[in-house]
Amino acid sequence: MRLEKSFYLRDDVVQISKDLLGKYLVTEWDQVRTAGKIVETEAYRGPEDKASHAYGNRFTSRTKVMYEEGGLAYVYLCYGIHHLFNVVTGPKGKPHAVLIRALEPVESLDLMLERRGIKKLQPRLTAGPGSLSKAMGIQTAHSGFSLLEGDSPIWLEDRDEPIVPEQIQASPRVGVDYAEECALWNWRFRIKNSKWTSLPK
DNA sequence: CGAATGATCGGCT
DNA sequence: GCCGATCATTCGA
Repeated sequence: MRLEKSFYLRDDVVQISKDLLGKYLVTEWDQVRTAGKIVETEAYRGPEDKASHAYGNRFTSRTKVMYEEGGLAYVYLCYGIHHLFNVVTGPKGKPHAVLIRALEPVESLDLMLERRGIKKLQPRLTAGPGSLSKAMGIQTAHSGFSLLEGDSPIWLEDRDEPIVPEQIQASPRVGVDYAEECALWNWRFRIKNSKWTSLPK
């Protein structure tokens, strides 16, 4: 079933980041559905997190969706090439978000392969935030889309596959060395032994 | 208005 | 392992 609003509205984005492991990300553009199981995430805790786009409550046209009530998509372009998909969480006014970093492909693998221009199934299909967005057909134009409304083409599902704490491996986040002391926080979470994530630092 | 900068990826060595 | 791609966004002048 689709994750409910109450899941996103909690204030603890680190907990939500862990809870998202084992959930499913689904997109359905023009009746064509692709889905993947979330196996790697990173938490970005708004104002106090130097690695966040919303550090110090920075408010711009790009980051404004992070300040909305949880349950929206935040998508932005990185290195001019990659579309990175985040889930906005927390109550309105708290710019918290979770970056989805890797998926285990589950539905319509052929379409994902085609979107990525890859012939053979391999982890590189959906490992890495830019790669999974491409495989799922997610672009910056989808930033601000609701994950909750019934007619939304993108959402998250709970398929009743709980992840126990022993399966979760925490490590420092990727690519945020500039964030000083925040770069040391173990806010990257992955499912242990999953073939569909890259190795932790 | 111009310049710098990435929450990265994939190809090549 | 390293390196170049490639452009929206941001900030300062």
